[in-house]
Amino acid sequence: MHSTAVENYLKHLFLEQNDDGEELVAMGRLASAVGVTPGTATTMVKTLAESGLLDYEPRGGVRLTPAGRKLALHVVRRHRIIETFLVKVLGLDWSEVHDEAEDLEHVISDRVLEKIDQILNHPERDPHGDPIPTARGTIDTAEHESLATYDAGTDVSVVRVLDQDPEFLQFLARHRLRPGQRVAIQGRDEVAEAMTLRPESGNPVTIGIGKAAKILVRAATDAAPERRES
Amino acid sequence: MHSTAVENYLKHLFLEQNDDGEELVAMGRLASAVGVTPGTATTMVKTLAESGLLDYEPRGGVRLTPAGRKLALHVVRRHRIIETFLVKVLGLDWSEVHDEAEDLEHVISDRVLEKIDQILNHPERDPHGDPIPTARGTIDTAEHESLATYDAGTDVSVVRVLDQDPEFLQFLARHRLRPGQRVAIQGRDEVAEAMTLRPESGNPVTIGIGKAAKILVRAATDAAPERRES
DNA sequence: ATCTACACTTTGATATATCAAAGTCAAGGT
DNA sequence: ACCTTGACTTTGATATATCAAAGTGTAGAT
Repeated sequence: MHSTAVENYLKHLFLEQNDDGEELVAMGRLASAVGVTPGTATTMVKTLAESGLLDYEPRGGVRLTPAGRKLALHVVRRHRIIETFLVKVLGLDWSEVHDEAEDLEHVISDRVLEKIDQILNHPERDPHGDPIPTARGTIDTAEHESLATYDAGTDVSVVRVLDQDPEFLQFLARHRLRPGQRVAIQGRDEVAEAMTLRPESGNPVTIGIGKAAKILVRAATDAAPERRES
Repeated sequence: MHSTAVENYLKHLFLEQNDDGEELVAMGRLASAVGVTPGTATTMVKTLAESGLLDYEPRGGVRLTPAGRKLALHVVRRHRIIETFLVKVLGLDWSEVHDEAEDLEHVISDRVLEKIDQILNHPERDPHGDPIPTARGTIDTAEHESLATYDAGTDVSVVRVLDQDPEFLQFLARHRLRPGQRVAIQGRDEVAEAMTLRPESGNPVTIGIGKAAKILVRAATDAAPERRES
């Protein structure tokens, strides 16, 4: 099997790449995503390129091959199912499960993974709203706009949070701003770069545009179903 | 933290040592328990001795220090709680959980472990009947005699199975010979080195003395309730 | 056209964990 | 006393994954 390190490079490359996966991801970006120095990433990337898991253009960057993408999706699937399991079955807080899953994703067997998936009744999204790849390697690629793009007076519901910082996640939970929850945009101040939100079942709260950009939402009137792609 | 390798050496040393842990375990024995060559074990053991986790007498053997024992017990606790969890919550077969737990025991955090322990309501024994060390580092050291020491005509109940071979475990399950189940010893043939058993809810079956020695039992004459169901 | 800055690659080193094979010790048999 | 044997240790090598620092390539600034 593949080492933890290999799985991590592939996973982070997948998470860094653009939707189509056609564009090269710069080495520096991959290195900092994985948490290693650029030199280390260069070495590993050469190995992965030789194994046919990614294409490497020196001084250009890297891109997953179909084989690499498949493996990356499998790692992401494990990560997100584990997170869901930790929250729904073991009752951990959603702010703590990301780090736990970082380790578990590399040792959980497929047998255990599929048991968990079954117990959870094949969830489509994890507690952060991130889509869970299927066992066959497909993933929901539906795009959502960030809260930061919406104007005052709009009603939206939270779909996904692109930030794993435990303190921020605890903040969101406290203010009823988790995926699935509705929120009205009460005000937006371009000068202060802040938005004031009124969560359906919480008190008004003001957050910066930077953090708002990490919260993906959809118009609350909209009920469009989502589509999957291979 | 300690590496997977370190945890494995300590765990296996704990499992190989005698009850009091006073006697030295020979290097060759440790090496084959861990699954490495003797030279590898020598190298690692020197490191562990320097860390104060075990005492090493060259050409004599090794023995856990109190610090090493504490760590070993923690690893064993993780292993056995995970096994119990995999059977009771995820519904895996008791014959497959040992190998699964071998990997998981090194990455499960204490936070997750204690959640699982709580969900399982602090089990005292794992699916094989092995006692689970407590979080405080104590372990049930009750001794049980093996089935091989009993004579024909005795009624016993299975307490513990000292064998992780999946095929043997499946065999035992098929014949209703799991921990908590009762069995009458119908016959014993010293020449054939075989015993014929009549499980309470199964058909008679004959097993060799060697395998019978792996099954620990207690006399079933008293009405002492066994907490195990399923 | 050249310079400069930054991103990237290369190089040399470290840490961990392992094995194969050579060397060594010690206990028991002769 | 000596040899043999088997268990153990030592040595030299490999694989993986990493970093720091030196070297290099390239694209935009002057």
